[in-house]
Amino acid sequence: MLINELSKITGITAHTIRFYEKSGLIKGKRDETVKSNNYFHYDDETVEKLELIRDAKSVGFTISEIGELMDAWYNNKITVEEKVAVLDEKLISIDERIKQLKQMKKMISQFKKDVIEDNC
Amino acid sequence: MLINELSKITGITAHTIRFYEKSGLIKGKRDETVKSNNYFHYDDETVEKLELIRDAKSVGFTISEIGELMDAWYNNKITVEEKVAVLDEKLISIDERIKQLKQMKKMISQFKKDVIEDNC
DNA sequence: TACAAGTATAGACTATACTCTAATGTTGTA
DNA sequence: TACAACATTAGAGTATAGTCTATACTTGTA
Repeated sequence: MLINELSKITGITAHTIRFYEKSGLIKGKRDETVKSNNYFHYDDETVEKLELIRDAKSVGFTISEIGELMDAWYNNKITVEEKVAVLDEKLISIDERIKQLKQMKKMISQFKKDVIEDNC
Repeated sequence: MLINELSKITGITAHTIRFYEKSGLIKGKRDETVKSNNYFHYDDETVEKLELIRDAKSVGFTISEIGELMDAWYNNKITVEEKVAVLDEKLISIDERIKQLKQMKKMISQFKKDVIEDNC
């Protein structure tokens, strides 16, 4: 598929998709048999990748972290050990974030309690 | 205390503290009895606020969200209902983030399992 | 008193992650 | 065939959150 279809399927603008391509997160292929243009063609794996990018971004991963994560999953040039190491690192950072969020939740709940008790 | 002491206590640079002041997150007081300078003076509440800013930032809150949160806690110009509304909103967004993080954790765990099973 | 250290303000610079514009060329349909 | 819609690249612009520099004045200590 071409960029516009990819954009429609994922809900990510063509501009942003090109930005991700330049950032090395996804890679379109050019059809060598067609000489009249140099349009990029994308496959279903790219759709998957863009969905992963969106999910990972929503939990606070940066572009470069997402790059590492996708390399660990899609790139066959790195070893199993290296892949597992990257994935473990991400799992640890997620656990830390969950822990911090729970602390923040506790703090805000206490704020709320204090606000209600002091003023009613 | 002056900005340098505040910086030492909190571990936040004077530059960043001034940035937070310009952003409206904290507010120093000027000593009207001193005419020779216009140094800002900070109290313990500012130390508390800077610690809250650091914690809230670490879980992904933006400066403006932190501003709302601190208004709900420190500002007596808004009603109890408004404060509770802001705090509830933050609690909901934290729960959403935790939910998303748990999903991401599940996905990465599955990646890891697949990587190990397919390659060993 | 000299001078190092501290303070304030304005504004320039950086990094991340887009977002948009301009210029130019290609494709598909009335 | 005209022309709207789509594609590419380069590069400019935006927002967020700092980070740093320059300039100028003040304070504390040898």
